[in-house]
This record gives sequence, C-alpha cells and structure tokens, in this order.
Amino acid sequence: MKEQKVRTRFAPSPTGYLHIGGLRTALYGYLFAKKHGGDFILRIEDTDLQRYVEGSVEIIYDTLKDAGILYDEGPDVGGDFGPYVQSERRDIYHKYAQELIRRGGAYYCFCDKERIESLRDENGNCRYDKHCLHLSEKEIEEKLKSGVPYVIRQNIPETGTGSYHDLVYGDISVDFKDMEDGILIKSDGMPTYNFANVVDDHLMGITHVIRGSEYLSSTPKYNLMYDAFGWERPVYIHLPPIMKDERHKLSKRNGDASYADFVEKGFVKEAIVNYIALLGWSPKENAEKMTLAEMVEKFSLDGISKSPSIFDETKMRWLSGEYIKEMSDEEFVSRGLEFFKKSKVYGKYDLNKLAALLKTRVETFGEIPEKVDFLEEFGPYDPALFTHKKMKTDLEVAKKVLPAARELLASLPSFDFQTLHDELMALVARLGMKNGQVLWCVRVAISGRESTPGGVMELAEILGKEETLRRMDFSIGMIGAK
RNA sequence: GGCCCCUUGGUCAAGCGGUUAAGACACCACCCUUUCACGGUGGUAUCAUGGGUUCGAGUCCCGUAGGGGUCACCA
Repeated sequence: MKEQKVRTRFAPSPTGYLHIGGLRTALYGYLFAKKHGGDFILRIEDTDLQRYVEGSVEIIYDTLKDAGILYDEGPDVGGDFGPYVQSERRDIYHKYAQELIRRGGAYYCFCDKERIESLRDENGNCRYDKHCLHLSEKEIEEKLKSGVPYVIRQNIPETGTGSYHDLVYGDISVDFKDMEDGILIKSDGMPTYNFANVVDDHLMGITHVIRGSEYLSSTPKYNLMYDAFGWERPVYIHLPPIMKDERHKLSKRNGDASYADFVEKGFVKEAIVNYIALLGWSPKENAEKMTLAEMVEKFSLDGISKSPSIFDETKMRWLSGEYIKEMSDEEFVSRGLEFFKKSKVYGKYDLNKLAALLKTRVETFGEIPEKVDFLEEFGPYDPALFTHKKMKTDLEVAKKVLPAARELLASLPSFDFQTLHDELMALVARLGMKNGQVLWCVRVAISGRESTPGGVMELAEILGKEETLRRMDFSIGMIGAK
C-alpha cells in the first residue's frame, strides 16, 4: 500500500454563525490532518441559495482563524484543487452527473410535484418509485429538448446491503431497500449535498471524511456513487453530537450560543477551543488544559466516544479561568480591555494594578465590570454584611472596629500597601481582636460588598485616602457607631 | 412507524474478561491565609434493565427500556 498524504476537510454551509458543533468538527479535522502531517481544507457548501445568509462566509473564515484552526487550502487562501466554493463548480457537477448516468448510477426524472405527492403512504412518507428510470432514450431526448423541468436521481439497487467501516462507530450496514433514489441535481441545476460532497471529496483528494453522525446512515448511498464511478472510497470518521441537554442537540436554530457569542461574553478563546476539543474526545493520560499544538500531538481516534455529550458551560468557564490565571497583568489588561472599557473604572484607575487583583477572582473577562464597579459606586448596603460567623464578627464588633480604624487611617501619612498593612495589623493587636474581625469589617465598610477583588489594604490603596475616609464615615454613620 | 446508532456519578469521562470502578468540573467539609479569592487535603456520588456465555462481565451475546439520528429539489 502506498503512503498517501492525509487530507481532511471542513465543509460548512454559509447559513449564519459558526456554531459550537461545527467548530468542533472543524477542529477534529484539523487535528487529525496535522497529527498525520497532512492538509486541512475548507470548502464552502453553498448549493442551497434559499438558506444562504449574507456575510456568513466571512464569519466562517474569521472564526476559524480566530480559533487558530488554520486551513491549508480554501476559498480565501487558494490551493490546487479549487474552486473551493460549490456554487462555482456547477459545470463540474454536471459533467460528473452525465457520467454517472452513463454508468447507470443515476437517471433523469421528469416527474412533477403532483406525481411525487401522490406517492405518499399512510404515514405521510413518500418514496420515489423509479418511474423515470424506465423511460426510453427517445422519450428522455424529447422531454429534454422540449424543456420539461427535470432532476437527476441516484439509481439505488432494489436489493442488497451497503456496508462500510467507520473509524469511530465500527461496521455499519444499511439495506438498499431502505434508501430512496435521492435527488443529485435539483431542477435549478444545483447539486444537492448528496452529490456534491462525493464529487468534491474525490476531486479534492480527501482521504478522511470527518463529519457529524447524522450522515452515518446515508453514507452507503455515497459509497454507491464512489463505486459506480470507480473511485476509491474515503475513510469515514463520524462524530457524536454535542447536546444542550440530554434531549436536545446544541443548535443555532434554538439560538444556542455560538463561538462568537462566548468570545463576546468574555471567555478566553483558547479555553473555548480547548473545551470543545474535550467534548467527545478524551486524550490519553488525562490531559485537560492543552494548547492547540499539544492537542495535535495527543489527538487519536480511539479517544473519540460514540455517545453524545452535553455541553457544560460551567466547566468551560473553569478552563477559561485557568487560562486567565496564568496571564501576566499586562496580557490580562490588553485581552480584557474591551470589558474594562465597559466598566465604570476605565480611565480612573491603574488597570495593571486591578488586573493583578482580578486574575484569581474572575473566570471570564465578562465579569470584570461587576467586580470593579463598586470602586465608583458606593452607597447604602445591608449592615448584615458585617456579620460573618467564621470571622467571628458582627454588627457590634463593627461598631467598635470602625471608629478606631477611621481614626487610624486618618492619621496615616502614607497610604501605600505596606503602611496600611503594618498599621492595620498593629491596630488588631491594640484592640486585642482577631485579624478577621478588623479586616473583614473595614473591607465591608469601604466596599459595601461581601466579596471584593482584593483585601482591605489593596482596596484602600486603590481608593486613596480621601475616598477611603469618606466611605468609612458613611459606614460609621449608617450603622450608628461613633 | 421503518432503518441506523448510542447508554459508567449532576456533567465531561478512564476502563477494552479478574481494578478498592481512574481523573476533571460542580457540590460539601477541613487546612492555609492579611478579610474575599488563590492554593492544599479529604468527602458525597456512576456501570439503564432482564436474560445468557464464562471459574469470573461495566467490559462479550440476545431481549427490553430510554435517548439520538435519518427517512427533503437542507446540508
């Protein structure tokens, strides 16, 4: 057997945003090709002009590039097997349709909608009866000449079984009697997916077809065509679906979040790609957080599962947080800048300083505004916040701590972290209290929040002396301490 | 409904005839700590079900149930 260079493809139709499932299919195609030193190709399947959505081709290009899934050939990057857009390949499909007819694998059909409808059975299903297969050459000639609308159908044997081996699902067999003579060329002259994918995959030298499991049972039909043409069948790798819950597939039709939506929500891109790689595939030795290069290295088909997996945003959020934690402050600021801009603190504080505090407290950039807005927003809050069992503190403790702390803070010549730290700790000692009692109370007093990015010292330093004292006064007044 | 496929904790999952049935997320507890976080340690929780085969079954076979897919001039 001669060594053949692996070629895989991702073939989306331009009908809107690239959803999570599609992205994973692309990712696996990319990983598999790269793992074997092969090429990954992008092909646009736009044979259905009804469903075409303006701008979605660009979204596909941008999303794949943004996610780091780079293709070696495609409409915008070129290649030796173009064009890579199906609507530009009409003539090719027609030429091969003619050849398939000559080889007995397909035939003209002139039946109109009414006749097809009349074939409906009691369940409402209709199945073409091969009526036009038996037209004479002369009849076909005449109808063609007089311009009767037609389609070209696949000629499927009435008996027998179509079998193939899928690298994920194993051996699959479907009886020909359960398949219909599907349409290959529509009356508008465009091919259907059923025909175009076979012709293109062969012409483009695709060695491994990687796609969703919804094609599992129609694949024997495609094999019939490969066989009729005398072409070598590709290796099939079908992928289990990604579900939204145990019953429903994740889909854009339901308005489920797409890759772009998650980026917009502030998830770290690498985390999104990393997470979807793990949905339906588990690498050996348990790796979880991986770079694309590591995924390529570890990718292996026997780690792909057959059963559907449910998309868990919580776990993806955790992964995103892991990526954030290892960023430098500068990287955090630049990658999360858009979200800092949405917050009330933008332009008023040192973002690098905030970044240092935020990194361990945030899992997506989207949480930035809610975490920092209190720096600019301060007002009445629930005094119950002063009560915390573990810290052994309550309102009474606060009434004692706050005035003393206020006096101390007002007397400080410098408001840097170190001074704040030393002085506050000294105060703890003087009051004969526990660290938590003083620190918890003061932190609540100057933030009005139960949870904040950073402790009292960091917050006081960021807020500055004037604002800190103003907030202390407010809190002291609010709880009636003096 | 016919056909194809799937079924290990709440979720992602390892396991490929003999294991105390990994690991991760989530959850809970505790520890650490300059409060919130981070980090650390530990814990709760899974083989859908009934039959076989076998000395032995989560692992193999058959049935049942549940779920998904497909049956378009959509991909």
